[in-house]
Amino acid sequence: MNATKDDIARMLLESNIKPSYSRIKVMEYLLKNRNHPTADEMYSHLVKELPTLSKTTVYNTMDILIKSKLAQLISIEDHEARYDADMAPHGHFKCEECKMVSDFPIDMDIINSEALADYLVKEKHVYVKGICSNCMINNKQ
Amino acid sequence: MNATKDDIARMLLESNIKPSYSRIKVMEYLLKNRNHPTADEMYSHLVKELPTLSKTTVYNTMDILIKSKLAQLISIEDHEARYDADMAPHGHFKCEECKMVSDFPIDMDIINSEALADYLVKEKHVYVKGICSNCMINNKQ
DNA sequence: TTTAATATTACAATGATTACAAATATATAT
DNA sequence: ATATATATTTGTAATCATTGTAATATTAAA
Repeated sequence: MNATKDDIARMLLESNIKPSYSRIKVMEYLLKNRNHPTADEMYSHLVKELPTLSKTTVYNTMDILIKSKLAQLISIEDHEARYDADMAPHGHFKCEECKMVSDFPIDMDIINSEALADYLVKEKHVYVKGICSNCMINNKQ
Repeated sequence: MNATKDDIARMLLESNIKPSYSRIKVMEYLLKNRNHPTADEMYSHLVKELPTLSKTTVYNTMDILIKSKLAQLISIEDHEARYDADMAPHGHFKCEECKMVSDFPIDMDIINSEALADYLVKEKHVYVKGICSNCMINNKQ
């Protein structure tokens, strides 16, 4: 769970990605922050300790990580791409109140319609919108 | 299935939406074109017979329809909001090749994790990405 | 028909993302 | 170690979808 920079460099190399400093930092951020950050959130945090970082590099790096299946893109709302380094199957819940995106376990095998029989299925995504328990309690006051 | 303008006007009125000409045309388009159009696609087609239409009106109308549960927003890719007048539960498949979005049947009740027990669930979405059967055949040439 | 309320329009503003070319860094061969 | 080639990063500008706003038009009510 607590990957060192060396672990991350090895991880990238295994996917034939050159482990540059920026790429390691971006991947490290994504591994440590499981809150499905946007590109902008990643950039804002990382630029503090890596002042030369550009947002383009964040986007470039995420594209590379996604192509190599080291991360996934989650699209719940238009105009808000979020990233997730957890590649194990799971669903996403977005709270309409506090905007937080959380994970929940789900068996993706149940998503299997006969209508898709002749299709090549590459990715399955499940997302749920609503109000999280925290916000439910706060609303009642 | 083939709703007349009057049917649509009645439909809107039942949801307390004033059935203006633009709103009827937008709803009519969405009911007739089940291919999950973007706001831009709707605008481009409708402006031909309704030259004064503005894109803002399409967005405004869609916001109203969604709030009244007469349509839903589907978000598969970032930067591409699509709309669907089919409110019955179903999943969406997007072909990475031809970009077409199609429906497939799915029982949404299976999406029900204990982790969501204390949450207020308002919407459940399932989407799948891959290659459709048509494109699979074409690719083999 | 006049008035008031609501809807629509046109245009500007925003914000996320992408394109691109220059600059920098890294790796390879000599 | 130096020169060369290659890959990476950067900064800026361009693009594109969406939203905000104020003026105008339409509709509904009196």
